[in-house]
Amino acid sequence: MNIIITNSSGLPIFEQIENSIKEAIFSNELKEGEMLPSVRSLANELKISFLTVKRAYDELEKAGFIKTVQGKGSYVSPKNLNLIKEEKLKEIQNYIEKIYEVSKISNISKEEVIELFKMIFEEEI
Amino acid sequence: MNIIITNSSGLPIFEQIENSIKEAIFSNELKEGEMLPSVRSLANELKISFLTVKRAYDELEKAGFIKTVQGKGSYVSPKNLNLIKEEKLKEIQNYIEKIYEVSKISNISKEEVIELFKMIFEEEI
DNA sequence: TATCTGTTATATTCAAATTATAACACTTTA
DNA sequence: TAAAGTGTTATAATTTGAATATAACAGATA
Repeated sequence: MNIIITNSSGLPIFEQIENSIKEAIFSNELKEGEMLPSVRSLANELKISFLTVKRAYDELEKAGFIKTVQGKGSYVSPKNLNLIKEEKLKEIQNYIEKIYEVSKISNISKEEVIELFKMIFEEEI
Repeated sequence: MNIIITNSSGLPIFEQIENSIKEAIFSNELKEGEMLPSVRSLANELKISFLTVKRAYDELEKAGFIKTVQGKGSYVSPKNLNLIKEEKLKEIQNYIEKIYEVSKISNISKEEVIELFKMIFEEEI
């Protein structure tokens, strides 16, 4: 799995780990039932404290993405990814609606918004 | 003026004040040349330190929204439409960045986001 | 039993935000 | 001109969240 943590991201480390693992689950790089790296091994790999990894795992469990069993490890939960994706699409739709409102009120053209959109989405390389 | 500060917002107090005042300026509730509450009076009203209010005012001045004169007070600067537009563009940019994060994590393609974007923006044009 | 797993408790470090306090400087006005 | 408003500055302390270090504990499994 490809977990990269940066200090320049603005996000705390435990959230970066959370996001990386969510991505891996959505992309099916981590499959249902698959075991995640142990808190200690991932902590060693990333050269951080295992408590930070544990915190990320705890949040992921609370959100229903993984299930942790003492003595065994953490496993990807069976999940209806389509359902989650629908939720995320709605979330995105809400953001776009807000953008629409702001742009309308401030006399910002659709083209200008598209320009920003391209800038941010094509940073990806 | 209606300044509400919450601890649940995640934003530091000085930023919440900044945002409230920007809103008031955008909505013309605070008009050009109008005097803002003094740092001490607003601090008393919100039951916070005047230094926190000062920090908010300092940032607003740095951004060009108000002008502070020692011994007199802080005043709303003459409206600069470009400044306001820049501010709104920043707001939109923040939304797009959030969309980018959500879509990346949830494996939602750029095309799907564009689709939503078109739907919402072409509804009323 | 050894060695993996996760869990818990305690204390510490660190940075950013916020506060408390006191003194100082400028403006207005009674 | 003195008083009472403004803002300014400096210093130290506190608070909070994130992250760490360490040690001890508990369950799973070969």
